[in-house]
Amino acid sequence: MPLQGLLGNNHASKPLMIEVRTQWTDLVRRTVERLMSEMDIDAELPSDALVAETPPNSELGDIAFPLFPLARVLRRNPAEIAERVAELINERGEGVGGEPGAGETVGGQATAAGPYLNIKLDRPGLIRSVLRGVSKAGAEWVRSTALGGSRIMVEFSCPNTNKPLHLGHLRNDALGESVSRLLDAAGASVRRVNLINDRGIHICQSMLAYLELGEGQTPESTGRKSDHFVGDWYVEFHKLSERDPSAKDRAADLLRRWEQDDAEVVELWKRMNRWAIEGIEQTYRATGVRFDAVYYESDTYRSGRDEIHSGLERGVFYRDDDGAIWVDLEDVGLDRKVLLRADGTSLYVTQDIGTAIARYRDWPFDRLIYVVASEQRYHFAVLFTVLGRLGYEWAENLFHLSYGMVNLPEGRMKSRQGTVVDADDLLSDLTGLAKNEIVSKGREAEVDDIERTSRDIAVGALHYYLLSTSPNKDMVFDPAESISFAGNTGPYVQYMGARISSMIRKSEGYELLPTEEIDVSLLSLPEEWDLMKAVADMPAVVANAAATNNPSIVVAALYDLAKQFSRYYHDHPILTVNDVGVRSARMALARSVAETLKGTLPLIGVPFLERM
RNA sequence: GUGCCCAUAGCUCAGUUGGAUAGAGCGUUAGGUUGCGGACCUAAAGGUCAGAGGUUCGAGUCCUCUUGGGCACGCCA
Repeated sequence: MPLQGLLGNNHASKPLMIEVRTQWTDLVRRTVERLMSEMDIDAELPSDALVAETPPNSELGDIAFPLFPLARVLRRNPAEIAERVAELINERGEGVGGEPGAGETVGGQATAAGPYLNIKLDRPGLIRSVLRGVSKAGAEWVRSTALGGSRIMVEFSCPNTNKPLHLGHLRNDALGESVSRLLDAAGASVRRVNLINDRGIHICQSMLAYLELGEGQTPESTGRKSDHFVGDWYVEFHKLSERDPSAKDRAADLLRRWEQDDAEVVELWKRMNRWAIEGIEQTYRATGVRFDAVYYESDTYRSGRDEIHSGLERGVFYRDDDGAIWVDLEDVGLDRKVLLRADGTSLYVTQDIGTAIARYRDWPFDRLIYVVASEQRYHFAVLFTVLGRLGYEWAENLFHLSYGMVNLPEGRMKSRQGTVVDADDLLSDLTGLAKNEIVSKGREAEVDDIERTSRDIAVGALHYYLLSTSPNKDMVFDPAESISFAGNTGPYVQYMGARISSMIRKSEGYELLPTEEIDVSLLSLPEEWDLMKAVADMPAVVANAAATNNPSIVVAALYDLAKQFSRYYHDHPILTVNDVGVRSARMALARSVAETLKGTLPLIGVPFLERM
């Protein structure tokens, strides 16, 4: 995955369709105001009176303004208003003037359709503008400056070092990585941060089992992936403590020795953590997840304490009889919370307070997004409120991107019942299925690296599936459905990219006109217009998804684009059409679709494939 | 008990800041392709948008209540 953010942004502008809509909205507003003054109506036009919508189909137009809200202000039937406004716009030939292209806008014609004022954009104008933009920027076409360089930190993943990643982490990682890439594509400056949960009693439990039963085995000696190796000992601990309840005490003893920096315990802890983290990092590499900074809880767990003490001195908190420090949040409906134990040791919130402050110091942000499961809503409500009361103004820029649980068709995953779906197992199953698919289609010779291609398809299928549901909703993960590569799936969209890539490779054998000689008026079919609009709109879709932290919008738009193209090239020849002018224009359209897919698929963690 | 989230086709999900006839995929049924890769394309059937009120010119979308489901409410993380 190229780090697009580092390649510079030679396509630095607002998304085209946002500009077009804004300018048309302004024109319609000015025209309505003119109409009002002609009618001697002295009233203010409410700012939300005009909203640009999309008509149900392109025959009606490309931008729609429902005029119902104007009826009251103008005391006229909205259909009459629509007629009159359309006339005024057309007779002046205002059409939001200017030469289309290069960040300029696109003209058009107004029509009244009942109470709706519809705008039919100048098709050759928009098409020319899009083709020019894509040929200049390539896949970077979908990038924009919509978020104007704001500094956004994204925290996600946050694994434990006592077990490997499972399906729930995969949703978290997919969301965190996708949101980061979307923000970057929309012009923000993004810093991805991870927080490794590498301390606590659960970590010591796997250590104890290994210590007592491990007999010096290692991941290397057993051939086990290193995070799974550690996870196995965590499972062993639970078996052990069932037959020997005192094992829990011995694990607690390990924790005490760890906190006292007992050299032997720390040594073991370091070794097992290294195994766990190395294994988890392998999974990150396989799924394309990466971080700019990694924080370790073992480093940060003490850092919140000073803040709590200083808050206590300032009277923000209070001390209980037994010495524990509390915050009273009942006035905002959040109850009372302990922030520091009586023995002075840190809690989860304590260290999150310290971590947030450290992060702001390390990299002052305009916004910090925590990608964490919805179970922790309460925790983050408390965290943000406490930071605000400590006087940190940036506390209001903290945002919990809360996502729903991943369930199986049978219900919730339960570790005790062994129904937890392991991330590596799932990936390798999917990869195997993708490989079978390639072999069964006899395409082994066509793809340069079958292992890599199979994995890219598997990762694509998985991420597409996980991101197609809105983040805040719980979702059902049906393994049988996720392995399907047909219909509304990642591989389907990848396939469209591969098909066009194949066409582009073959185009060398055909005569094609240079870009500047292409006659865009030859792209006159309705489906060509809809395709070009889908391409034109993608930067705005990306910007919108970034602004709302919702990759599922992009998933839907990609599927729509792929499906439209699939239908189009099924019904119409592109490379094989006889007329060189038509052929060139259609190939330019196909290329613009390919570049759009190439630029957008990675934003939802789906690799773009030239061949599959 | 209190608070938060969710409820759309048989199943899994979309549904633009409230706007024109509620859409996909899977599954079911019936079809298509002398072509640039069939991981394809077309069509049919399938809906009381959980229920009841309300706001509005207009509600799947906003408000209230009810029902059903999930989560949280630890000196765990």
